[in-house]
Amino acid sequence: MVKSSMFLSEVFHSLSDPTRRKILEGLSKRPLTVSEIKAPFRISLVAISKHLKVLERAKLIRRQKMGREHMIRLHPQPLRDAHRYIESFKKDWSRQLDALEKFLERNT
Amino acid sequence: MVKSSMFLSEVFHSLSDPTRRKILEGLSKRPLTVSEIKAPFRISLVAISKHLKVLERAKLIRRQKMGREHMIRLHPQPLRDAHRYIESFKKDWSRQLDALEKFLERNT
DNA sequence: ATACTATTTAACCAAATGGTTAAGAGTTCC
DNA sequence: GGAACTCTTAACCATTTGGTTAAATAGTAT
Repeated sequence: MVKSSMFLSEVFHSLSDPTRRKILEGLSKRPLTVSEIKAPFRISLVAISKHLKVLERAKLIRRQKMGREHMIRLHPQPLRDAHRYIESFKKDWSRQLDALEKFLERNT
Repeated sequence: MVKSSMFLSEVFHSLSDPTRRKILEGLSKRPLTVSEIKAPFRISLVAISKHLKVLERAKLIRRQKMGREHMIRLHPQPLRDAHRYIESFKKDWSRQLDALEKFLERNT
């Protein structure tokens, strides 16, 4: 597994959990402290802390310690990369969908 | 977890594995049989079969049994959905990157 | 110093993941 | 019918995951 490949794996793995997606959605509005991030969830703060570590490993967030609080902000670059990766399939979309339709027509 | 949310989870989970990504990349060129999909990999056919099941659950591929062979084809719709989901962060990209830059300027 | 607040680390647990080998289940060929 | 071929299912294994509670670390306030 090449390095860039591992990086994409971490980004997509981050996005594969609904809690982490909601965290990112919250952060897309504005930076938040860990406790603010936790607020809407019913899982423990420790669980949130672990999710943040996953997001941090994927470089989807940045952390800035402000006194005893950690300010967490979205770092959107990896999202762009994931977006571009999926986009690389785009040229196949219409073609493949057409082929699938024709195929289904023929075989039903 | 809402239904649509679970669906996105399955798509992103599918994409989080480099073997599965390579499988999809292969299928983006043309439909392939299971053995053709296996060819470039050194893992067992069983392992490939399991990956295909994951991709099928996420509706990223379609399977058509042709005699003893299974013809696998890319079904790009979920990729579009994932693409759109990530795109929903797009409006934040430039804004957030700017904010991050300014923030880093101020605090270094 | 003490107590309170914010967050992480440690230790644990059940379930899921990605792989293996061995054993089916259909399909084709002789 | 039986051998060969394509693919899946079953059973197993080590590691990772997403959660928990209890303890530790770090900063603030009194």
